[in-house]
Amino acid sequence: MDGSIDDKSEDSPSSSGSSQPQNLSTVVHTITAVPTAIPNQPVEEDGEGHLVRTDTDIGIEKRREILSRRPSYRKILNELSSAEAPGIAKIEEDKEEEAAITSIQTTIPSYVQTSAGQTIQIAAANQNELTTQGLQTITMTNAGQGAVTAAAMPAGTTIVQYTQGDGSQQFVTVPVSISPAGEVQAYQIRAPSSLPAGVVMATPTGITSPQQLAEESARKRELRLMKNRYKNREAARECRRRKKEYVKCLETRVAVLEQQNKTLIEELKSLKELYCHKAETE
DNA sequence: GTTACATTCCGTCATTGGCC
DNA sequence: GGCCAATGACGGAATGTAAC
Repeated sequence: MDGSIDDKSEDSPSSSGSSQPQNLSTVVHTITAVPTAIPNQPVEEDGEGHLVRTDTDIGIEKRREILSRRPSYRKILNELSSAEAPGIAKIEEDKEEEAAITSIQTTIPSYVQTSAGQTIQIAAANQNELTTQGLQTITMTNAGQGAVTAAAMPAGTTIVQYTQGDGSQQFVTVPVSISPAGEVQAYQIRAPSSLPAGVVMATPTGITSPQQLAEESARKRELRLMKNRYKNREAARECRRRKKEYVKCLETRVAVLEQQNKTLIEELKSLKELYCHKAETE
């Protein structure tokens, strides 16, 4: 433990609220702090016979500390739960979150309407792809719902309106080029993390030049990072929740052990008195 | 009211270990 | 070896609190 626990909030998670402290006294676990001992670690004496580490060694220890991690909160708490049975609620796997993500995936709109009133089909680039914060990568193609004329898209752009899964309207500025046949070229609409929510960018597909390839790979990388960020955000939330639960559990154990200690001290005291009294009478 | 400081919460990145 | 979940570390935003 590094002692840097910053989650001191009192808003207890619902699952931990059901913890039963009375069962905690049955088993005493040893939570191993790492590292407990570092082999071959040079030390100095402080003049009083105590061994003191030098400053340079602290860096090494820190590194070792980083390298040798303690088991996860989930493992520790689940271990506590299994040993102490009904005392502590197990940290559950999060099935609901997966379901939530799935529901986001299905909110990709099918059609958009240009500022001139044409309807354009929006097909998800990959329906199975994880979408983040309501942002999605979608490919816009002409659905053949009437010819889109150049007049409808002055200066090579158009405002695209689409309806999200929740019914809210979104407007997107999209650069559009028209083929000689009057068809709209395929574009991808995306939302990089640098843009505020609700604002998306559009980039063309059918890339040929090396620069475009580089841009495309950068875009893919950005999308991948976005997905990772989303997942990690969720993971961090869960991790903090578990950490809170774990700390709460430890605090409860401390309280129980303190009480136990008090009781034992009292017991020892009374036994001593009894012994002394008996010795006097003899 | 406002300022300064502390605390809490949250998102992000880096890193690790386990699994395939 | 790559992928992924878990977690530590860090920084910024939001909120609380005490002193003025």
